[in-house]
Amino acid sequence: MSGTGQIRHTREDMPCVTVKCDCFSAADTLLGGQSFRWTERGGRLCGTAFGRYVEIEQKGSRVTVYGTNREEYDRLWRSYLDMDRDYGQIRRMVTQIEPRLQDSAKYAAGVHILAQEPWEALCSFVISQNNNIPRIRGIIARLCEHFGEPAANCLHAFDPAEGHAFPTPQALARVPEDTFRQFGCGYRSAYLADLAGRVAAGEMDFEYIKKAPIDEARRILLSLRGVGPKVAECALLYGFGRLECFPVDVWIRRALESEFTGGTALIGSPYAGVAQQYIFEYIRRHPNKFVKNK
DNA sequence: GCCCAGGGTGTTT
DNA sequence: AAACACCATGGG
Repeated sequence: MSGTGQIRHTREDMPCVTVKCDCFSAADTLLGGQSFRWTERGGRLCGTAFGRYVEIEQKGSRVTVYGTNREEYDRLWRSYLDMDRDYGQIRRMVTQIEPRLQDSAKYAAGVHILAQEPWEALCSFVISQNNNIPRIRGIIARLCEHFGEPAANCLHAFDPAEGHAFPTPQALARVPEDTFRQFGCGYRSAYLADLAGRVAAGEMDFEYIKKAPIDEARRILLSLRGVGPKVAECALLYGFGRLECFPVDVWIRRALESEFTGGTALIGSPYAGVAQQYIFEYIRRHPNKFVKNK
C-alpha cells in the first residue's frame, strides 16, 4: 500500500449533502439491527447500499451524507433513511395504544424504519435465524466482499466488505451450497442456495409483494424454504415498506412477557413495526434486564 | 469450555 | 395445535 502515485480520495475529498431532520438518529437507525451493513468509525456511519458507499455524520438535527450528491440523495438516501415520514405523529399513535411505550420511545425517539432493498433484507434475515448479531454481520460482510460488486463510487473504504454491494441474487445463485458453509452460514446454507436460485429465476415479484394485501405478501414469503414468520415479518418491515409488520424474536418475546405485556395490542396496528423497533432499542440499551431466565 | 443467538423444519404427541 | 428434537457456527 505504499504510495505509487495512485489517486486516493480522502475523507475531505468526498462530496456531500447536508439535510436537517428532527426526530432522527442515524446511529440508532443504522446500527439497531435493521441492517447488518453499517459500522461506526471516526464519528461516521460507514456502509454501502444500492451499490453506493457513503459515510453519514450527524450533529444534532443536521445530517451529512458524504459520498453522494443532491440528485442521488433525493433518489436513494432520502427514502432509504425514510426522511419524509412524520415519526412524531407515529410515536403519538403507538403510545396511545400502549402507554408503556412512552418510556421506551424516549430511548429510541430517532429510530426510522429503513427502506432497504427487498433482496438484501430477505437474504439477510434468512441468515439471521438462530444467530447473533455480531456473527450475522460477519457472515454478510464475507459474502459481500467475495460476491458483491465493488461500490462504483468507492476508492477508500476502510474495510473491503464495506465498499462492496450486497451480492445480487444472480451472483449468489452461482455459489455452491458448500461454499456458503465455508463462509460460516451453517445449516442455513441450503436455504440460501435455494433462495438465491428462486429469486434469480424470477420466481419472486418483489414489486407485487410491496403492494399486495399483507396476508398475501406473508403467504408468498412463507412459501420460501428457510423463511418462517419472524424472517418474513422482518423482510416485509425493513425491505418491503410494510410498517404494520411486527417481528417477534426471542428478545421481543421476553419483553412482551415482562415489561411490555400490553404490547400485543400493537399487533395489527398500522405502525406496529415502529413500536417494535422502540421496544427492541429499549432492550438493546438494557441488556441485563432481558437476559435468559430473568 | 459452555451457552446462546433478530428461528425454521420436520416429527411426534 | 402444541410440544419437541435437530440444525452449524462462533461471539461473548
